[in-house]
Amino acid sequence: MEKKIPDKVIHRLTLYHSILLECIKNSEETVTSSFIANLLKIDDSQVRKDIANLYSSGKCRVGYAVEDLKTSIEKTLGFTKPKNAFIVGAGNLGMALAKYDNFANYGLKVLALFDNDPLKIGNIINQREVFHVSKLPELAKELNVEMIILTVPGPYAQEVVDFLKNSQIKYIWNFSPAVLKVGEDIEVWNENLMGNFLQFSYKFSN
Amino acid sequence: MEKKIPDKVIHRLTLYHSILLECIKNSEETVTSSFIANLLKIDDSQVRKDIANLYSSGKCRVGYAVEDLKTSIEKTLGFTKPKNAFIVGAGNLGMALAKYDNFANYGLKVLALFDNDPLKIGNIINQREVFHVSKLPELAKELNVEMIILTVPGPYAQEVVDFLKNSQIKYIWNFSPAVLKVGEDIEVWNENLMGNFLQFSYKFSN
DNA sequence: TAGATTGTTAATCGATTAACAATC
DNA sequence: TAGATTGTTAATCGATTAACAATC
Repeated sequence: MEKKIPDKVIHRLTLYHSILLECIKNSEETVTSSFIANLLKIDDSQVRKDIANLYSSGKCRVGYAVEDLKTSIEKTLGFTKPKNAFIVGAGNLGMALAKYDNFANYGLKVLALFDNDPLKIGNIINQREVFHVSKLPELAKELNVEMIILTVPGPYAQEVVDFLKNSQIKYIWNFSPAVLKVGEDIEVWNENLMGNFLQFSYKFSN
Repeated sequence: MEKKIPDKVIHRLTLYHSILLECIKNSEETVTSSFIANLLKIDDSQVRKDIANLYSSGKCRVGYAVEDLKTSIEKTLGFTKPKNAFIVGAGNLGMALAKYDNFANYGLKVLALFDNDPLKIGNIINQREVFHVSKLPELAKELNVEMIILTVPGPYAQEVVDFLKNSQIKYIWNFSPAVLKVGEDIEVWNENLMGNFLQFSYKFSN
């Protein structure tokens, strides 16, 4: 990847991607910047500018070729490089995510789950085994895993992170509500469902 | 609510709130802007500016009173006005969310689930019954519900939205990957898990 | 007092929107 | 050709950061 594209642009590219999938379902071959802009309630020149970051280009009077644009976004977003991950926390959310087969379509492979509840160890969820957390560092090495999807309850999240400090885990997709303290070598992406709900409900209150 | 606080500020306020919960757990009575800023890797003057939107104020040399600040954020974010919601889609994710009791702490009450699978109708999940989707408009009226949490698979999402067009549902918290087409009278908040994953994995790729 | 921290203004930076020539 | 759409530059807008006086 040559130049870093800003966060916000990447976010919009993921939305354009969803729209393109829809276009393909409807057998549309081309799409215009203003079509996309209208759906997302943004400016059409922004759509064109975002697309200028890719290696695709449009045609005057017809717009962009749907398939081309989709492929181009996928290349930029990294669909092409599959990533392995573990789910830590085999509770409701962890199990739901383990059953979410759609991950694979986006290059994310969940290889196993981890928990500290003896009753859950050994269970198989959607063909993935649940191991005790203590085994994680070892298995991460063996299976070449650098990312965990963290779905333990808030109060345990930091504990897990501390335990993994010297493992080879580098990326944490954090579904717990906790703000994690991590060292320089670990990157966190916060999903923060409750926070998002509050933002949503504030936005549309009076 | 007098003045609208920008989206981004609200987002950060939700993060400050999580941090304050942590402070309370550790029996800390005050917190400084730079403490919060360091945790979130942002500028300390931004923290102070965000807080200036609230009715709280800090003390020179000591910082902010944790309890006060927490209450003030909660007032602004609307914890105080509970909201009713239905979950539409009693699949893995829908059931996981139905079991997530933490919602209640943030003013969100899930009253029931809906699905179109006859095998699921009548099931009880964490004390909430699963009804057939066709009953939704009627029950929404009866129970005074204006929000749905949409957890059906992508291809069905638009269908559900179209069906609810003339119901009293006004807010959709969309967990499906679909970009929804809605009228002026319905507000959508997209959770878009796969999109977020892609953004995350782009951000930290080389 | 000296030092630490807030609250706020001004400066900088980046993102969005508007405008329009080029093109098919 | 006339009309529609892209690609791109310039103008606007908003958000972040820096700086610092006021305060305890």
